[in-house]
Amino acid sequence: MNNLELSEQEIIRRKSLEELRKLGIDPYPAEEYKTTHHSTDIKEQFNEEENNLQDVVIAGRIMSRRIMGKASFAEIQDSEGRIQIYLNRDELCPGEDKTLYNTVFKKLLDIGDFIGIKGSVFKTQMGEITVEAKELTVLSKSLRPLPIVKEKDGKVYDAFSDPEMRYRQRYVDLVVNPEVRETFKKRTLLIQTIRNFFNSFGYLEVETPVLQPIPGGAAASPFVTHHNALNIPLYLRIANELYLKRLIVGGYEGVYEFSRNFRNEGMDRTHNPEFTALEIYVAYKDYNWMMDFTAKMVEEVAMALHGKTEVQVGDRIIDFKTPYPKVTMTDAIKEHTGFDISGMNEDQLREVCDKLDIEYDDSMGKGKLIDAIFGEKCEHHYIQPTFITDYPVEMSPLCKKHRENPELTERFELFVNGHELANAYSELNDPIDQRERFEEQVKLLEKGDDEAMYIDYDFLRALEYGMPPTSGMGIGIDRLTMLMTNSPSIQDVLFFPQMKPEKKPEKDGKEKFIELGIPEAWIPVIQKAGFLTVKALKEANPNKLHQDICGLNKKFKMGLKNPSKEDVAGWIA
RNA sequence: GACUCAAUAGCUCAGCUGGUAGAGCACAUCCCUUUUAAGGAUGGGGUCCUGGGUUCGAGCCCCAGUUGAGUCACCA
Repeated sequence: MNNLELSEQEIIRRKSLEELRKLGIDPYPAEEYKTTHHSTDIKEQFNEEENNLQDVVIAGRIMSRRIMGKASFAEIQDSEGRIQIYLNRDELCPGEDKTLYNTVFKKLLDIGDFIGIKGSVFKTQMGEITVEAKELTVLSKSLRPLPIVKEKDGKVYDAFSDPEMRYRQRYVDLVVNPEVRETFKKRTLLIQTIRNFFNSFGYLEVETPVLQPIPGGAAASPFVTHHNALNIPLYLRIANELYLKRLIVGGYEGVYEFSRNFRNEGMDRTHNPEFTALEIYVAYKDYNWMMDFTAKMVEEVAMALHGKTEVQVGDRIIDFKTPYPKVTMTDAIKEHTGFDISGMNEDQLREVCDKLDIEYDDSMGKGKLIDAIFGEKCEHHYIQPTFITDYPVEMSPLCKKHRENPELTERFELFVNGHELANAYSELNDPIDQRERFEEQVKLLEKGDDEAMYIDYDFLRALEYGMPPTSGMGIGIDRLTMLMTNSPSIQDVLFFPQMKPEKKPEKDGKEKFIELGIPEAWIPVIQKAGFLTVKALKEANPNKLHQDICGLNKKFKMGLKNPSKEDVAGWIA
């Protein structure tokens, strides 16, 4: 057995595994293990006077052990939480044979192993509700030691906190950090709340293509792939907007989708290459209706997760109680910069940018310039939920023109904590206007704006058949979850955030070493000494190599016959 | 992409001007009675991220790289 790559603790656990098998105990049994209670049920239901719960079965992972001669305490963690168990040698092993306690529990089980306990509930002198074990079943042996996190009066000791390890080995993070499990439960509850809210209106949850021939509906850089049978490029969707609108054309009154979108752009605390957006489209509505609907939805989510509308986010309290104030983009800019941009042309806007010390470049049209002013000077002021409305037409190629001012669109964004959270329109359903707007986008493309949209002719064809007046809204589920769970980073609300691949050191197979005349038994020793490839080995100092591997042989009690210096020199000559 | 910071035992972290690598938890052996971030005794465990350089001597200083975190830029 090659144990050189394992830590001491891993070797000990593998030995324990073998010992269990020798005792006739299967460390990975196949049978169903029927439990009667979760840890939390027992803690809630046990009543000392009634002396109830005298026959319970629980299962979970051993998270701590305190062994004192013929009595021990341990904590078992199941999906709901932890509960203490008490093991008394003579209760667990009433007969002559004390192996189950003395050997199996005390020596062969470890923190991290899954066990099942059948027993009765009581309260210790310390007042802790505890299950006294009458039977113990090994359910699964753990071969790697878990990080040990201890907690006393809410204070956490030796937290498992390294972000890289937490994200790469999320399973470990989930085992030892209960608040992480809680965050993801909240994420699911959030999605369920929104789904129930929409369903209560009779809107239909749908699925639309992830692989799209034209990546439309947003301004972003897509991932490209290739379909072999069709021999065409396909794009992973950056949005699902244009497909959902086709469904409104088809006659549904309301459709929504939780859409996993993919954008081939930078990654940081608020951006992951794949993320979840929610989009909903409702016929015969406008953006005023959608504002109230959105606010109601967000309020409902806050209530479902927290039981109240106030939510702690960082060092602020954000109150999601409706209604939310509505501010037009022009008024917002006027308020925070003193400039009234209404009716300004591109040159005048550039002047404003100069005066406000905002950078811009020549590819930026009116829309982007206004966006830059807003982003720089206004956005961060909107901490409490606020709707910003009536965006310039250049910024919103899929949005209906404002009913009172053709320079503007009927669009709003919901800002919370200084960031955009949701985006919504009275959807553009005039096919001729839509065609012109797409053509404007193409001009922007030619001007060098690499985010401008491509023309989706099938979508235009759909609009030409007629789409009822419709309002649509999109919201970032990850970012909403970040707000609602007070998580500062998107990685904290994604189970498996995208990471750079772990790189493994290059390592030659054993054939290559055998070719040099090295006995097979010595190969792991050589690799343990740091020579993973034949190439590296060839550059080694033969004297040092000889000393190193003989030393390892002794240290790990390998019992191999040491080669001579000449042998070693011969291998690498 | 730029800058700043970090990487030491399974985990959390110390480590003095540059002089033989440390603690707590975990692990092993032993003692022990309903204990609680259990206690006591003893012990094992390290490629100090990698590669160069300076030096009699590098965990520490210098250079380059890897990975991560943060700030900014870009991006919703």
